[in-house]
Amino acid sequence: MEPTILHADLDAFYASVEQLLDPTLRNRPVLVGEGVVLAASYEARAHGVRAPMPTRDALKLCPEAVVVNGHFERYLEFSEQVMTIVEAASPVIEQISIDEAFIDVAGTVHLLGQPSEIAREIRTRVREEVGLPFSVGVASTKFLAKIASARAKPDGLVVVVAGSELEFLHPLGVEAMWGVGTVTAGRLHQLGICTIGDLAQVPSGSLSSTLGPAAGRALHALAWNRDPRPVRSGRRAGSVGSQQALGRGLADPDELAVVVLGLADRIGRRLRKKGRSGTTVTVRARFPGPRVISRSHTLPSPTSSTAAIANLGAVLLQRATEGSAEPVTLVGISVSNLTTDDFVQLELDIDEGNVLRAGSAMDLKHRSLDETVDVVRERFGRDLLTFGSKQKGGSAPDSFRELAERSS
DNA sequence: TCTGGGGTCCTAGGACCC
DNA sequence: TCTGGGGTCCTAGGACCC
Repeated sequence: MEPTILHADLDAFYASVEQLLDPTLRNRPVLVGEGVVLAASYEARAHGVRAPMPTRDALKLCPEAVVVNGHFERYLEFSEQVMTIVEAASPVIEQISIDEAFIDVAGTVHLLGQPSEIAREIRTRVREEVGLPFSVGVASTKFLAKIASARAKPDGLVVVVAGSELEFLHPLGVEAMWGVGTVTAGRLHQLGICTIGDLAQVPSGSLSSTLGPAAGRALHALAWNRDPRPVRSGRRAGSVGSQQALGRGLADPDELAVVVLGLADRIGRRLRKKGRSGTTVTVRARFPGPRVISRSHTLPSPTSSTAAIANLGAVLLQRATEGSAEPVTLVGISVSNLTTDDFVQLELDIDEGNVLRAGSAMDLKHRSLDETVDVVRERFGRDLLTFGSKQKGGSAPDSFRELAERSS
């Protein structure tokens, strides 16, 4: 029986799309990104170019490279085409970024054949129908499938068969592990731990003292390919944010206010398009150094309003920058604690729990609050999320809490 | 001499409640 | 009145991933 978890990953995705769209770029080194390399084609990687690297450094390594600015909307279109093909293999899919996804084919092997056959079929279809190179790893855990797909690149397939997992895993450097970056790798090296096999020999307790309890336990388990995380379909983003680098930096409050408004507008649009709202607004400011300061605030009820995000963002940015004479080199805003807007928002006049006037032309007069909730549910198939009582000063937040308790 | 924009997850202290 | 434990939420910071 073959393992059933696939990790599928488009190779040098942005650069491959550019080569597909413009045939004159094929077989040539291509860099996507004018300031920083977001993606480098394999022809460019052969010269040592890696993402993310300042584009001018990349051009020193590879002067003949063609630099293009990204076409992000096209990337999304290609991503969707590929994911549609992948969905034919199994409904259990977890897309983790624009160019990669986990697929559990345990439920479809009886229809479609062995996992390695399914992986070959997906690769062939993506190659023929979309025209992009695609690598797939097949293994018994998400962790190992991800490492396998990295070993499969470019444009390959690696299956880690049952029983050979540790043989495959232990000779690899700790940097190959998902979750080990430069800082953690540096700490491990100081402990004399270089390979995943070395890591496996260290008791998890002594890892925890340097890396923290969660990271220590997780790394030790992963070194033995113990990874219970299932492939989870239908996961939704937990936050929506936007950020902007400001070159040498801005100090003028008016100019910063313009940046904040632009970011809030982008976030507000995206939230509303997704039909989502959030309660926590976080502002991040970077200073030369690089020093990063964040300030956040949680609202009593969720919002997707550009104005609300911008106003709160401006206050938080001021708090983040006060007492600092340095210019701000990056501003980021994000909205988290997201909820889905599958609710009806109504303004009602309420007196002692009875509705005196409804904010829309609905027949809600003289009903109790509980009845109102039922009527709204019946008519819209959704819950009443917020309401205000004008007579009592209209404190929607308090009412919201009360109603949230009732309807849950 | 840091250089992008989009995210996730973990930690740790404090407030607050039971 | 004092002491303790457990749980949740908020805030700030940091590491990591593509």
